[in-house]
Amino acid sequence: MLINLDFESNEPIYQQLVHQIIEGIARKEIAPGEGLPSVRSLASDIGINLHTVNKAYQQLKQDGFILIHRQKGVVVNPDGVPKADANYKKQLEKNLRPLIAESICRDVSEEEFLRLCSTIFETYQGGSA
Amino acid sequence: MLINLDFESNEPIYQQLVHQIIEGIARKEIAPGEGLPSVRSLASDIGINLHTVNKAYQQLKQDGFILIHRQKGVVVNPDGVPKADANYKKQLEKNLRPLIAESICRDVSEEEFLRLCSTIFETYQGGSA
DNA sequence: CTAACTGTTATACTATTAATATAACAGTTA
DNA sequence: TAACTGTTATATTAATAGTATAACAGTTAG
Repeated sequence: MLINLDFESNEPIYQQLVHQIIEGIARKEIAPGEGLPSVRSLASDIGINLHTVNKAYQQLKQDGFILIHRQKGVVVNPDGVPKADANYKKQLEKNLRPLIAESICRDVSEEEFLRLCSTIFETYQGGSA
Repeated sequence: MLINLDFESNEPIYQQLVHQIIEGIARKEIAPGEGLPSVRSLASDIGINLHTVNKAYQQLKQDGFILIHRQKGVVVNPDGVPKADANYKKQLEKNLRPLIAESICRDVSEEEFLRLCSTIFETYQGGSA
């Protein structure tokens, strides 16, 4: 699994890291129980600070994506990621709403919007690329 | 059209303002050509600084939602909001991708995700509330 | 003409966040 | 013992968010 950071983006680096790791899990490039690089090695690999990686890992841990054993290392949650609860769905709607509102203003039909979502879904369900 | 700000949110106030005005346009509570409050009156109405409102207006202007005539005031774009172009759709996909990736990890099916989107769409197509 | 209103610009300050740089601690493990 | 884990602490820099004043230039109503 390769990490691709955009240092010009206004999206914080640690958040890009979080997203890419989640995408790696969604794409099943990294399976439950599998290990992730240590904060130091990953940081030096992609040329950023140890704390930036740690911040990403802490958030992923907080959200149940990974487990961090004190001296064993970082591991994708062997029990799988916690399933969506009411709170997550509420947050998801909160995130989707402004995207949909602007799309409506810009004359994107519901059909086109849903088609785009489906296209993105296929990106994950389909392959191991 | 009433504005509802959450000062506890980590979403910046000016961005909440942008979103709410876009939602107002999507919901057709404010129509093309209609006027918006001056930066000063809106700021004092909701108890924030003039510059915070101005920042929101500038972004809405930048994105083609509103026009700002030097001494006439602020108006919802009479020609309507510019339709989605390739760039917008690219950005939209970029915004949707992490939401979909996490949903997949959390075992939200494509059907359920699309259903949620449809539900949100209905919120706008339906009524004037 | 004056007064009150528009958006705009400039300056200054505070608080928070992102990211980096070191350094050290405590517990494995080879 | 040496090299590795995550963790914690401290400090610094840069950028962003928000507020507080103040002023400028043009418009409009009295």
